[in-house]
Amino acid sequence: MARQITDAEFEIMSILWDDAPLAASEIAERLQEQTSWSIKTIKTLLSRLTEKDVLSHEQDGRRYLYSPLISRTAYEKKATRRFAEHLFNGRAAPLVAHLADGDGLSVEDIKELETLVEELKRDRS
Amino acid sequence: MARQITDAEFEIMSILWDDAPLAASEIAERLQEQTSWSIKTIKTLLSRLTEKDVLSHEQDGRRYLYSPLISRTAYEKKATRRFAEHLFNGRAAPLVAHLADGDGLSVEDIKELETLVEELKRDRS
DNA sequence: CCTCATTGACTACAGTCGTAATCTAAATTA
DNA sequence: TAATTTAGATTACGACTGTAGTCAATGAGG
Repeated sequence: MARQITDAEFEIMSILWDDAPLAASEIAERLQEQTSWSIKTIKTLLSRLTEKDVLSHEQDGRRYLYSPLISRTAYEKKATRRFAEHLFNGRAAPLVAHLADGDGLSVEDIKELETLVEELKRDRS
Repeated sequence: MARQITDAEFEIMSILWDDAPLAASEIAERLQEQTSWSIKTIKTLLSRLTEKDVLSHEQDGRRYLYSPLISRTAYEKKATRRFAEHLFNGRAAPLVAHLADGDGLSVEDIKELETLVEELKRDRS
């Protein structure tokens, strides 16, 4: 039933979405700036992600090179829909309202939204 | 650090957001339609929610009546912002785009969004 | 008054998650 | 070639979750 990607695992996916395939040690290098995880931890997370069928690996000498099996966009879409379904029955407006409430959105954000809504109207009705 | 409300715990909160204060047995009745949890399970969840400081209880005879310490709206807002921050740096448009992609939103949803965006424009700039 | 049902408190237990440590084989280095 | 480093595989372990079970006290019913 496609288990969830957890917060720690998501950090790994983020790296690989930016650049893949990568070996564990390369991922560790790139994570050095954000976290202080041991290479062991990273390898555990890579194993778990592989078990969850969201990463594949190919042999490269005596190490593995990992690649995402799901795109960042596809993941975002799934996570977003699940979230909206859970809290708001899938509707977008209340979600946006919460983000907007009290300075949550910049003028640019709002402009961007406006453009998007225009497009949606044109495409749909 | 305000730990998270889990999925199971959220079901309990939903009941109490609709009607509070309620005793464990009353919550159990209302959950009967959605879940098949034992009353024991519900009591465990109530204890955990109390520990997490999102529920309070008052004595009523030899039982407790539980009430939310956080409103549904406040919770939604917090959860939504956390989610948007995590995936989209807090921006709303990509989130809406994912919801809209491929028939995700009805014509009414889009209309509702349009109205909201109008309001945001008026209020802000 | 005695029994039974119900309450909250406490305990349980397997699965997941964050965060590694250990083990073993292979490659690199001195 | 012997010692050391490094890779993946396996194991660890406490906290959190889902889902209860047990226990002791108390109130309700006969």
